[in-house]
Amino acid sequence: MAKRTTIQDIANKTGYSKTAVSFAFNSPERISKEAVGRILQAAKELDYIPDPMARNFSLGHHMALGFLLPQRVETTLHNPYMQQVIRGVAEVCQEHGYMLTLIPPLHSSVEEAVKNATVDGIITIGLIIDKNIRGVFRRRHLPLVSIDGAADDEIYSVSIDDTAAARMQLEKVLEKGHRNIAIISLPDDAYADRFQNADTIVRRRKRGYLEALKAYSISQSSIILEAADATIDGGIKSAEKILSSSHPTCFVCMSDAVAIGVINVLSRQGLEDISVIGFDGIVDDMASVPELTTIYQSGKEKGLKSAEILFRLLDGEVDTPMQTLIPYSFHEGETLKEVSWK
Amino acid sequence: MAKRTTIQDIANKTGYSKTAVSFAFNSPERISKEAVGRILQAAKELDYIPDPMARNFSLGHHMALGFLLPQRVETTLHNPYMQQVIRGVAEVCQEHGYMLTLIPPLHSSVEEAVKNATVDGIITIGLIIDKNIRGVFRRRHLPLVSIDGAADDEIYSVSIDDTAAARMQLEKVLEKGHRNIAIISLPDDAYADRFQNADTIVRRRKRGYLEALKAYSISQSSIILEAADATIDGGIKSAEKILSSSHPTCFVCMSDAVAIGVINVLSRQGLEDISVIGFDGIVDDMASVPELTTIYQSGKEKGLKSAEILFRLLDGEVDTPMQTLIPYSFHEGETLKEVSWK
DNA sequence: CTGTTAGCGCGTTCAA
DNA sequence: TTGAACGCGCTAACAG
Repeated sequence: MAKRTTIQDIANKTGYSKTAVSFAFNSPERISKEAVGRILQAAKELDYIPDPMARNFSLGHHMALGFLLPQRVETTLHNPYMQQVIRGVAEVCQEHGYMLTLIPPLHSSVEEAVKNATVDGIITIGLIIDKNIRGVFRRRHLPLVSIDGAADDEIYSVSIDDTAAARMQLEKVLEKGHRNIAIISLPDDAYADRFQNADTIVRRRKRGYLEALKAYSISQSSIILEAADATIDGGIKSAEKILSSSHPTCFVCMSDAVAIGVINVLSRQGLEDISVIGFDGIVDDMASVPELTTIYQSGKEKGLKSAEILFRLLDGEVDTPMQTLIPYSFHEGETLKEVSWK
Repeated sequence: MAKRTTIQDIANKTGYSKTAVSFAFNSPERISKEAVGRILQAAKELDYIPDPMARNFSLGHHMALGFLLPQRVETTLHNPYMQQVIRGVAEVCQEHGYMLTLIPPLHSSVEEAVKNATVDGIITIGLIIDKNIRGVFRRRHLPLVSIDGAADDEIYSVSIDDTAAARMQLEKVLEKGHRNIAIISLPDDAYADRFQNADTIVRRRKRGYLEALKAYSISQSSIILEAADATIDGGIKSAEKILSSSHPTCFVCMSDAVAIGVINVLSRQGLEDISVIGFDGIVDDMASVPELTTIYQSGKEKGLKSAEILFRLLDGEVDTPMQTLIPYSFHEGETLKEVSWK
């Protein structure tokens, strides 16, 4: 493995200085046409390409945004909704000539991952940002935008009004007459119990559910509550567990991936008359699942907005609002039916 | 924006040398417990975290693999099959404590993107690697693994036997009696015509189709041939175009994303009796589309294998075979029917 | 065993 | 057009 050619080699070969070589590549107008020609020629002959890491190091930037995965790859990247978000972020990066670096937990630690991430700023999703992690961002002067995170005045966030959206979701179900309901929630962050006061997305949505129940004067105790990873598999396991001990007329899911898993189980068990409503609206990806009734929110939009905010922060713009709300809507499909009184 | 705390600040504050500070973080056993304690304490007080870029620069690595997008984000990341591949790569990166950097074309140039990518190695997919790009990889000493690329003795590649798989695909169709067939191919790389001799995936598959036709003594001229981006939208547009001027009994698609688009159009136009067969097997993601008949290949497996090869190359292992073949199989669904003679 | 000095990696840029 | 300093952390070589 021969040593890489460096700027010094080109300087030596041409007789010009390192500075001149640097100019030839970055500001050709600063030196004579002849010098530029000679230098570029020598660079070609010696197979020289300025090393991007040395360059970035010198310039003090990375030309990359980071997308911090709150959980392991197997879990996080298995959610089609997440993929929409990533697409949105990636498009904005592309526009800015940036790369997008996916950052998995390092040695199972999100905090370690942030410490070592070679990026100019980070976007994360559904992560509870505790004191420790927050400290790392501060110490590294690393700007952060949090999607679907816990409400927090000190962190830039992008989300929908989850409480209102969840209330709408459950009310649509109640309107159809369902009273025997199973709710499949998202897994509260592993550390959530250490942060009783963190206003997570799960808690916000649960508040919405409670509001809906209250509006219909229904007791909370009549609801079955489970949690599952936001994957098809998570939905399958959860549905099987619930069905083994009870018989709801409707499954209310906090993610479409879970809803699809539930539908699979219902279809296998011949229980197609049971209703299902999802959350996310991954119809964009799965044009063949138009029939899933769900609460739609645009993952891509969240990604776009987050990346735009991050680039604004990197540009030093300070007049950026801390909270950004995205619209959501009810998407009528075929999986939420009038309750059937047998 | 206050200046970042550096290793020198900690050295000054504690009275130890920079070396000692470095040791405290990287080889605590190298110095006394007391020194480590003092230094780490001072680091905490001064909010010091070693800068990862400076560290990587010094160590000569990036701790990141690159995934080079052959086209714009909007196109590439819209393909669920691509997402499977990325998941596979990401999992291996995670195992190695690496990040995964998505690299979009820079100023519309894939070559520019490679020049500036701050990664230790690159995986790409479906890219024709011309002389210029190849030169950049060589000059940068950047290892490369190509998925679904043009066959090439000098490049590490991972793929299936596309010719045989395509032949199988079309033969399944012919077996069912179809003779009026529309094939929707992938877009040959924009530069493909400049590389008449490049053995691209499209060309390999077309050879397979020809073999199938020959085996059934069918004239090539009776086939309708279109090309479309590997997205749902690409399938929709292509199907609409084809149906406006002809009436095939079966659509043979080179990607499931396209097949789903076709199915959408057929369903909208009340033409559900027309058959469709896809390619890829994105069933993993779309558990609700089990009915699509397709040629299955594991995108995730390609991602895993590619990343493993890349890490092996980074470890300096030279006994790695240039070509890696992955299995494929026929997946029977419900969208390929016996031809109906009205 | 503990700790330090000095120089490296590679491009960028200020002051001349 | 250039010499020299700089960014920041790592580490070979060396001294006590």
